[in-house]
Amino acid sequence: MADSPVHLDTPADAPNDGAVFRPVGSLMPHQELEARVREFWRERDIFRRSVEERPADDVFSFYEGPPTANGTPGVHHVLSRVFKDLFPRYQTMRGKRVPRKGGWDTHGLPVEIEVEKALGLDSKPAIEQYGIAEFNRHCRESVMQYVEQWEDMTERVAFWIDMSDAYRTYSPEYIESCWWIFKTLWDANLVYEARRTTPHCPRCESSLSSHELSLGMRDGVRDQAVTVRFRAHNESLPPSLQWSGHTDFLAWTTTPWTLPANSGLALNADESYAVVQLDEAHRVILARQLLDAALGGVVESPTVVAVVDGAELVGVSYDGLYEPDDWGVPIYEFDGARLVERDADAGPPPARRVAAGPFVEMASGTGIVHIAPAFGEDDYQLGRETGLLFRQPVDLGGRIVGDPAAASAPAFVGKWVKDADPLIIDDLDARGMLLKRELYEHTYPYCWRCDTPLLYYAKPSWYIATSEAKDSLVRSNAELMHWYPAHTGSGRYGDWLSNNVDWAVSRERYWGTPLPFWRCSECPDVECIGSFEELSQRAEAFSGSKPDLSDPHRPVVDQIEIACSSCGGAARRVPEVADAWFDSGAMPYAQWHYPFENEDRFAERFPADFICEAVDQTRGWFYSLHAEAAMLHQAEAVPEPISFRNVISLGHILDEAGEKMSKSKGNVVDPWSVLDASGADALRWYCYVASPAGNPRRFSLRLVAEAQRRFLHTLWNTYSFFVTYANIDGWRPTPNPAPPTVEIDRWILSELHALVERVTTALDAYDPTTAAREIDQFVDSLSNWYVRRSRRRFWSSARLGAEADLEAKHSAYRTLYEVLTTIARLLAPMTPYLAEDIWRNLAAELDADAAESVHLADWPTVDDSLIDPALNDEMSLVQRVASLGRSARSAAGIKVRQPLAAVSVAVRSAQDAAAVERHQATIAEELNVKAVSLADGNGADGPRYKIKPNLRTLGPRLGKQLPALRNAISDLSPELAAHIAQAAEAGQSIEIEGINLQPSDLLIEVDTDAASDAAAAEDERCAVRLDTQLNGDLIAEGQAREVISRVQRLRRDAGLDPDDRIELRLAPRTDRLQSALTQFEGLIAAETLASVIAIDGAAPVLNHSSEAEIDGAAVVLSLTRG
RNA sequence: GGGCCAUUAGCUCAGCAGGUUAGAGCGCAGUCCUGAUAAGACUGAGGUCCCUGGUUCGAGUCCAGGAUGGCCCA
Repeated sequence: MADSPVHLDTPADAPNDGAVFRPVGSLMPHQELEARVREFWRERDIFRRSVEERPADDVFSFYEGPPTANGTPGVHHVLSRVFKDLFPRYQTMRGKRVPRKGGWDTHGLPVEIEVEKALGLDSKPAIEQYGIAEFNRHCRESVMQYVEQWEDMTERVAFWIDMSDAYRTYSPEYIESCWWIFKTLWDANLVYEARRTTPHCPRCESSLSSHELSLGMRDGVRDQAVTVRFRAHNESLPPSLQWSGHTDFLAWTTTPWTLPANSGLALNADESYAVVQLDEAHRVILARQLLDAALGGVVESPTVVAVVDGAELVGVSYDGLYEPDDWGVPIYEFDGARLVERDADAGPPPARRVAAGPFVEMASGTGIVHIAPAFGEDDYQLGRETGLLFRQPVDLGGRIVGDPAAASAPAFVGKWVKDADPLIIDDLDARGMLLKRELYEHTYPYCWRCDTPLLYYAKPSWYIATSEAKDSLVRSNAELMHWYPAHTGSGRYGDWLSNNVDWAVSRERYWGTPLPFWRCSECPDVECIGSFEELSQRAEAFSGSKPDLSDPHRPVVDQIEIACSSCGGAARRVPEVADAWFDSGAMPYAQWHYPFENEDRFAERFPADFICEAVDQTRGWFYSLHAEAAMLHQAEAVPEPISFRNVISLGHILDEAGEKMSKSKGNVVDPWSVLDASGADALRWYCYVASPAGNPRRFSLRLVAEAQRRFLHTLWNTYSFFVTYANIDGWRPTPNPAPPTVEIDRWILSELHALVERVTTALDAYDPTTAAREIDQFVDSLSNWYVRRSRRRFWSSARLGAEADLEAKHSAYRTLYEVLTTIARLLAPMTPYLAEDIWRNLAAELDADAAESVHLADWPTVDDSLIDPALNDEMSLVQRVASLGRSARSAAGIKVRQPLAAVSVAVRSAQDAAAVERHQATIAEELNVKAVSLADGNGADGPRYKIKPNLRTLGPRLGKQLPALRNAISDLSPELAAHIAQAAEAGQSIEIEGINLQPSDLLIEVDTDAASDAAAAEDERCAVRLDTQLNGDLIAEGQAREVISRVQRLRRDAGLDPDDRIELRLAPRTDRLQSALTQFEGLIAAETLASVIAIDGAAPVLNHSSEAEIDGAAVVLSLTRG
């Protein structure tokens, strides 16, 4: 690789008494190593330099989605930080400057709830009584409560982010930028006030978020359900249904208290409705398929007098059950999304009518739904779309409004809605408008704080008109944003975007960005303020004194009055604060206090190149970022309609049982326990390698420990091996080494460069899992094939001294050095500690020209000339042959230590045959055989062939003829098969069953006897057969090897170093063993590093000894350091 | 109720464009190997590829419906 580190001169501070590399033990000391590396990063300011030493004009922009520090960090937080960290590190090594500004999310309801609990407050009135100023002061403290733990965790998992410069969403600067956004959108007419339906607690007098809603969902709630009658106007019915008696629509509801608000009935235009004769004067209408269910218990065997399509009933007018305007409830009309009070002088309101509601289902009820736009989202939408009247006879405290003393006021006026229910039911019953009452069991939301049943209630709210930018949102998502996984972008997010509705951004809460809208107390005018300066001037102009805006939160900001631009009246801020998601989406601007400051920074980093959060942010932060950019773009205030180009949406971390981790379930894994047990690198590695980023992943100490053992430990031992032997040999890297000629060295470098290419491609595609799995596989073959196959070269000086093949040995060192320093760089973004340790020890500490830290180094470049696909393929064949040979040995019950005379290998192509020939020596060594031959495939009567149709080519061509052909081919006689195989190999076309076949249409395999031969094994590419005949020499060598093995064990037990020389005495108890060992005396001496060897049945015993039995003959081994 | 995703060996996951005998790691059992390796090799047990239909010469893979789980939204 171009920037391979080299060592030229011995550095002045050469470590460890002349050892070239700092010694590395065989166990990875992750705790000590992390501490040491962290200290190095701190001391040498590596993070800052990794940013600043890259060109300022080539920025890769990363946005940090800020956490809230009002809880301790969990493993799921670690997960996202680990993924966030990877790509900035990678891009840095690719040469980009990647500034990483941290941030803290500080506003929002979860914070308020925590504080409410801590202060023992249980409602909004309680908070207001306690004091908003003091309440907000607690919120501000609460959100930074666990900052230290967050910072510790962040540093420990090596998430590099600049916390010293972190933005906080509660800061005045941040809030002012939010105001600028509101003002920009306001001026572009993209902000408006309207009503929407929210779950509302009448006791707390507050809306609940969906999150709170789910806290209080209660199953098995029993309510009174009633089926009531709405009297149709006879003349408005279709002519066929007009008659002399009454016709009533039946509607079913579990909330009788909403009936006074009725403004319409909805039915499904595509369904059939039945008209049922009750008695001579009364008919009712309901869905035909719900006849039995709805009338059961009241009308047995109903008489259906007509069936009509729902569509025919649309537009029929009817009488309401109550007229709340008679007792003082105002009537509103929809004006688009706004509600305008109906002029009382305009005459009586128009009659209620039946409308088509596609949401009306046939699952229960009567197929006709009572519509009260003041309650219920469907109701409200239908009202808006079809221009129904809006009646709101219930106040925010849940009481029926109106003057109980009014002449026409029913008995339930002034009552709490649940108390009104029985009064309404009795009243309707008395008036003959109640068909049926029953007890109904359903799931209903209660306030999680005070257990009050919630009301769905249409309330005024502020909106951003995101639906006006829908096309821009949809298009920019599809064209400008790259999602990983892709389906989240196109499916979960894309589908949802295409149904975009306006963003309700106001919250009736305390701890949040105050909405900068000032409403006149004397006229309907509302103005938006876009900066503190503007507010300050206007306030001063109005009151004569400058307001204190050092903390623009409630309640201070609520007190500031300005003059209404239209009428000059006193205007005060509306009471709401912004949805905390609005803050989060504002971070591209607000983190810089843009546009009041830092225009250059903003421009340079907008939009982000990369963001990453868990999938639950899809409609959270991902959307708020996108939506605000799109809206500002619509208002022509920013250059692009997106805030980020690439996004990884992470699956959740689940516990071992596949359940989401959550505090309430108590199954949260403490990140520190994992970090202590296995280390940050292991945790990180597991996150990347375990499953694709978008999938949920199961998590446990055990799984991380396995990743540590399997991958990190294997790599560590390779590293440790290299350092140990390089130090023994005093080997040091040399500059610009020539490419190796030794084949296995060429092979591992070829694999290495192919790896670099694949890993680069995967990371460019934001796919760390593929990258990690590639590296994992490479390290496995590095350790278990390259190093194992090469270790004799590394040992050679220890064993052979001056006779060593120095060139081959140095080639091995150079190659492994190259591999390890390259792997260190590939791993730097993933396992930054381990990568740093390897890099420091092998490169940086030796070479003044090498980057001081691996995180300052450049990403490896691919040298295509070193990639040799043919060689890679050959080596995988050799590995197969070795594997099959071992399998054959095991099947034959012959130990590997027993040499065999020969192995024969059958292959199916000339190239493979050549490969086997070229690698004979390797195969012989792997299998401990003396000779490797190629099987010519001939039995007594020539080679046998197995012929199979190539389905991939034949399938599309032959279709239904295929089965016949397959049968014909499998029935071929051996002679015919041989004939066809030979013809195919000669390139001739063949005809079978009248079908003309090209050679490529057939898969031809040479058949072997492998399956029936105990000493053979085969797979689809090759077959091996061992020659299991033993002769005296082979047996003797086997015995000698057995002894070598015992001696090595004895050396180890005696605590000798690998390169210690010994004096060895062998005392075999039989003459046959004595002569076998004598025959291989040289081999034994060489393998055990015995400078003196005596084989003598009567020799006295040395310091360390053991007894062994070889093929039934005893032998005493003894040795001493020599 | 809608949307997205998942469902393959006891566990964690692969399985590219539909193709002939569905794989890996861990775990388990056995055998072997070992002077880098708390490692490794080989073998074995363990699979109705969630179910039901359909398309196709051929479905783990494509389509439809359903089940279970996760997430998001109503």
